Amino acid sequence: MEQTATLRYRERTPSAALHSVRTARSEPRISSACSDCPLRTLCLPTGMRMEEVLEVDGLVFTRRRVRRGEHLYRTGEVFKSFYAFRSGFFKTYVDGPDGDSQTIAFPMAGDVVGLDGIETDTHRLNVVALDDGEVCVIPYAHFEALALRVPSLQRQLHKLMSREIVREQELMTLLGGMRAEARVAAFLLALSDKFAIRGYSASQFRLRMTREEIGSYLGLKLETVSRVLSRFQENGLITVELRSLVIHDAKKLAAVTPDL
Amino acid sequence: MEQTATLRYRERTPSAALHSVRTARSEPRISSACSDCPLRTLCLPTGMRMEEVLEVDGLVFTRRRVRRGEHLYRTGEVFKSFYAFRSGFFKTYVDGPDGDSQTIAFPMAGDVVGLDGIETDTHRLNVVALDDGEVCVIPYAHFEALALRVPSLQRQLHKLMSREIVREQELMTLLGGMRAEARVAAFLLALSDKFAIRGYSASQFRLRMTREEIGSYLGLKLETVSRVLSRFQENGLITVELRSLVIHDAKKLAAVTPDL
DNA sequence: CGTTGCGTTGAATAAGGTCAAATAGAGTGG
DNA sequence: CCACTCTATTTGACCTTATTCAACGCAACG
Repeated sequence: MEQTATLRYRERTPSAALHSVRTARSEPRISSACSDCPLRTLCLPTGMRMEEVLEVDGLVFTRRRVRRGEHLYRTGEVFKSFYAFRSGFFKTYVDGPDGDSQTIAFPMAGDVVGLDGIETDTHRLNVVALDDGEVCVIPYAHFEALALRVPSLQRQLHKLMSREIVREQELMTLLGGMRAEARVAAFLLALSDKFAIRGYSASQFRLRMTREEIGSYLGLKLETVSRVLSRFQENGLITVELRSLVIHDAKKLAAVTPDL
Repeated sequence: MEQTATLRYRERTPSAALHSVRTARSEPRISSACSDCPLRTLCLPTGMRMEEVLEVDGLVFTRRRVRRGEHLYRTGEVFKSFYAFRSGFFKTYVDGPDGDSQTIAFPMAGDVVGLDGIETDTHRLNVVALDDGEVCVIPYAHFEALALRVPSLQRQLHKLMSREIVREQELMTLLGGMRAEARVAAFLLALSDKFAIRGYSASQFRLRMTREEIGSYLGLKLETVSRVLSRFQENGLITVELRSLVIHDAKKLAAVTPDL
């Protein structure tokens, strides 16, 4: 039944078929349209009017599954497409020289990655799945051409990149100005928000990443992250048990954060 | 004499005149074309073929002077235009809640700011001149419309935003993973590169910002910056005397930096 | 010629990092 | 299903680094 849908969409996007997706084994490749997507309001078409989305027949993309531990792409690979996540949980990172790596973001459903590759035609980051998921593969050349015909689509892409710039600016202020407790608190609250926006509980969720990955993201060592979490727990702000987290007092958590 | 040029360009850009620039007092407003600009290869039209640049009559913008200490725009102002610097030296920053402010970047000639305003139609940052300068005022709506007609221009804007995303990612890895000496070393080398690209000496230049601003940018306190600079000087890597800086051994400086 | 802002330097302190050990799960192969 | 291994996590003791507090010098400016 999924296949019938696939075929239907396929017919409408001959150009998408031109872009071969690099997959380990030949999986059944699926296509889907933004107008049908439950993430419509969150993802690429945010803020576009439904007519606009529908109007654009070209907004149909191939999908690709990414399993836990699998990479979507790696640093240095040629940039051909960017990606919108449909499901799953991911990590983007750069690897440092001494084998250490630095986490840049934890994207999830509705988020878009890869646009940093435009400048040099090369992917800057690595993207790995922390949890099985699926992405829409969006061929940049295709999208770019389409954007010339559909102003709202061009605008949309700009907003997307603008959003990414802002997001990184915010993270920079966090890394530059705040200290350990504030960083971790801000991190938990940001995660909580992301889940809430996607319809999940804001107060109770599973961390999909290790303490080390959190630390790498926040510019802290894993031990520090662990200690801060323990301290928050002692103070009744949260309950952590390995990966499962409950936020008891978001207000007090926010108070730990100077700004933001 | 500048005025004649102004008039000539004016004729070619009736649309530019529609965009009123918010200035304290009515200065003589000047216009100029990318095709004539010495920063052609560095700024917005990077990588565009000369024919493309010339072809686009619309690539003519009003200019605005910004004097030392004056703001180009402030957080919260409505986003109408973005800006390309022609000369001068600037600082972008956000102000924190307790009166403290965090530096985000030190843009100079050829750099572009303001694109982070697209997402929310509001400027996120403050931009202040550390040294007298001049900017091209680029009305976003105008540019966007033009980009629909000129594919290379659309591509150019994408590259610009992509570059900004990458720049911030790099700064994040610096803030997240490196320690004081490495941060300062990386900062000096990056500045050196920027000057070199613009045709100035890579080994000898004036810092236009205070120690505090450097610290704010690097996530350090001003005293730490001062100490690190002194230490570099003791070791013969540099000579600093207030704002004037000489790099004696860029290689050893680079060695202080783990990655990058 | 005092005032003000910037820069340097020192001493004390606090924050986070490093090293190390113990424990708990998750995954693997028998 | 169990034993074994590997990785993740927590916690403690100690150490390094950067911040804080404070004093002072210097230059620019009214």
